[in-house]
Order: sequence, then C-alpha cells, then structure tokens
Amino acid sequence: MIVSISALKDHLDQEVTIRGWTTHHRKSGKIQFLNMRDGSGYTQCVIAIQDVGEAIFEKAKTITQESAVAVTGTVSQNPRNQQFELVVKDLELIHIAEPFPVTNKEHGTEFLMDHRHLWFRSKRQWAILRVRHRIVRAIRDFFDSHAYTLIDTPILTPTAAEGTSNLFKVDYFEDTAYLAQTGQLYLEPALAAFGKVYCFGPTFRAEKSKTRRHLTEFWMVEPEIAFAHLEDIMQLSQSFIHYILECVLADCQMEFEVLERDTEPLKKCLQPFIRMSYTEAVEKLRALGSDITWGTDFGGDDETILTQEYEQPILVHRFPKTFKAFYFEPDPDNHEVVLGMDLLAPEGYGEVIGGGERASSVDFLIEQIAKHELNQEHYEWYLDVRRYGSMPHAGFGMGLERAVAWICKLPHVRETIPYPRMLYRLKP
RNA sequence: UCCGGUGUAGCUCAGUCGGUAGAGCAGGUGGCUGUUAACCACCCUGUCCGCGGUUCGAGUCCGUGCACCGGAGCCA
Repeated sequence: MIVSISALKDHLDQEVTIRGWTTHHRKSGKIQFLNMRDGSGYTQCVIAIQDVGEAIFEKAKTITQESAVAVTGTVSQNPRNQQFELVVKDLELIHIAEPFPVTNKEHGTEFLMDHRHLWFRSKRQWAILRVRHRIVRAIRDFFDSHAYTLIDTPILTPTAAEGTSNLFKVDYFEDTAYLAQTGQLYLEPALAAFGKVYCFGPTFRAEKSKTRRHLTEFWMVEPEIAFAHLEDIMQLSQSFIHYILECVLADCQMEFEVLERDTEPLKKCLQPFIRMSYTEAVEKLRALGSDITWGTDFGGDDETILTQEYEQPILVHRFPKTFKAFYFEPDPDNHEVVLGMDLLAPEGYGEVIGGGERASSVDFLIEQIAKHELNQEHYEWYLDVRRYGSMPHAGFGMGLERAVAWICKLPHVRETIPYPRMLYRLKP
C-alpha cells in the first residue's frame, strides 16, 4: 500500500510503501539511514543488511541526495526519539540524482536565489511555503464565507492607477500597456453590482526598492465594501487578521517548529488591535526620539520603533492628505486629513495593510485628479462610480508576502514566494 | 538612484609584509549495525569577477567596469 509520510502514524507495524526524495543518506558497514521527503512530511528509513540482504543493501548504497526512491517497509518507532520511521524490506530506485547543488551545508543568498527551483526543496523553505498556502486558503475562506464576490481585476492596464509608484511598461500591439499596481480602481465599479467584493492576485511595482520589505511582483488581496466607512474596515481588518492567525496557529504547528517561530507573540495578536490617529502616532514617535514632523510619512525606522512598543498590531488612521493617493475621502472633522488607515504588524514588521474610505463626490474627485496632475480622461470610467448611484465605500489591500514574513518571522520577504522577483532578480 | 560592504575549488570561507594556491563540505575509493549537518583514512577539484596600471614579481597595491549583499528613499 502506498501512503504519504504524513500518514505513517496511522499504519504502525504495517507494511507500506512511500515514494519521495532523499534528503540525507548515512552509511555504516551494515546499516544505512535514509531520510526521505515526499511533500507531506519527513521521515527516516532504516536499511539493515540483516533485513534486506546483500543485493538490496548494495543497491541502497548508490542513493545520492535528492534521488527519487520508492521504499517499502514496516512502520515502526525510533527507539531513541519515538518518531515514526520505516524499517526497509525493499526499495526501488526511480532516479539516482546527480550531485545536488544545494547541500545540507550553509550557502550564500545569491547562490540560493540562483537555485531557487532547487532551494525550495529544503525543509525551511518547505515550511514557509506551506504557511503561505495556509494563509492564502484562510484569505479565500474568510471572504468567500462572508458573502464577498471574487472580482478578478486586469493585470494589463492602460494607465497608472495611483500615479505614484512606477509601472512596468509592456508592448500591447501598437499601443503601450502597464502591469497593474493595484486592483482597487477596477473593484470599486463592481460594488454597485455585487455589494461586497474582493480581488486577489499578483501586482507589480517597478520601484527600485532594495529592502527586506519589497518585491517587484507580489500578491495582494483587496476587499471593497459598499456603504462602509473607515470604522467598518478597521474592524474588518482586525477580524480578518484574527481569522488568518487562528488558522495558522491551528494548522501549522509543524511548520512553525521547523522555522523555530515562537507562536506566543502571534497568540497575543488575537486580542483587539491598538488604535491611534496619525497625529497621535507622530506625538508618540517624537516622544520615543524620532525626528518625524507632522505631514510627512513614516520612515522604515518609525514603523519599527512604533511596532516594538506594542504586542498587538497597530491601526494608524487619518493621515495627512499630502502623501496619500487622490481617491481618499477627507475627514469631515478635519480637512487636513483623509480617512485612510494602515495596519502595522508587530515585532518590527510594519505596514501589512493599507486602505481607507474612498471619496464619493464626483466633483471632489475631479478636483483631486487635477491636483495630483493626473489626466482626467483616463479616469472617466472610474468617475462613473460616483455618477450612477454613488455611496460611501471603503476597502483595503493586504500584501501577502509581508503577512507571511511577519507570521513566519522571516528577515526578508524574498523567501515568502516561490519565485521572487526583485530589483536585480528575474531568474529563475 | 545614493551610501557602505563583498567577489579565491561545485559550496562556505582562510590566505600574514607583494614572493607563485589552502581548509571544511560536496564528489570518488575503502572502513564502521542506531545514525540524524554522522565519523575515520586516502584521492580529485582553480579564468583568485573582468579590463587596465605600478612592480623583477600582484589573489594581495592603485584605477575602472560588472555582479551580488546590507541600508536609505518609495510603498503592500
């Protein structure tokens, strides 16, 4: 019977076959230890000459790291650590691997990135990408089960959505197209048809950013809700993050152990989030020694300083309109600020979510488009949202890779995606 | 784009005052019945990032280009 490694615990003392790849191979004179991986988990196979005979024993000696092998044996427990292992009776060599570049020793970043297609076989990368998948599932489950309709927004777009970040240009027959930097503008028109919507896909920023927080291609999930105000999406972002954390804490214990990720800080994030206005945040930062002045955006250091003060994520709201995109609704109580919000993850991770309430007046938006020196012609279709049944509405975007980096406590987002795309990194 | 750093064997690195290349791992051979980054012995492995310069002589010093790493700005 062929079983997955993760199911070995259900077959104690039974004879089963597992198929997978060799991660380590240790040889003694009359006993060999073969560590195997099949994607579902890891286990050890014990090959003793007294059990298999000389021919099979000799055949097993030829196995190299990352060879594909089918191993048949009896499930037992390691006498030392009680882990489930396979006492081998027979094995089939499916493919003997050439010397594998990514050895079980240390490697540098460039080498590992050049071998990304092989690197993600390693245990740590496996754990990260499994957590990523669990988060993706949680994201879809959360919105699907709360009556949101998935609206797939285009990746090829005719113009800049926000006009701030740099865009990747591509030839589009005789025309020029740009890779989408957000789906939001395409999401808003869908509100009047579906009420609550979200999109989830890759987005692209041609920023020449060289930091631990940036990729040029990254995945973003963006919910948008009709008749919602700033307060509604602040609450939504909290329950959304709570749900993701509950899922990974329940299902990813093995992965967190591999990553040596202490889950206590994550459990503390299941409490209500800290809230403060931008103005309060600036005061707090200045008290903590930052030289930030009102009206300028947080620097990377500011986010780090602020998030290290609290154990829960921080919802910062009501930013000066000077450094926010054109489409935010102004605060009725203070026209210097807009109804935007950012969610800053703890442990120094910083911005994971950004969003806010969108402007609903067509005249105000036209004014803002002019002030931001954007071409109104390109936004006529977007302005139509405000011409035919305009309403208050709000939404946010969450960067998947930043969320994964925080939850796994990784030093860099490049390990959170199977094939990272960064400044100076387009391969493999 | 700016600031700082690195570039030597397949990988990770050492290389003194400028004197002609080195260790561990990987690979190969042999040994070992409870190992788990196994261990022991032996063997194999080089465009010292490229180009130019100084020098009797450059991995080493100088100039320059390239690649990568870290940070900044911008953002999710």
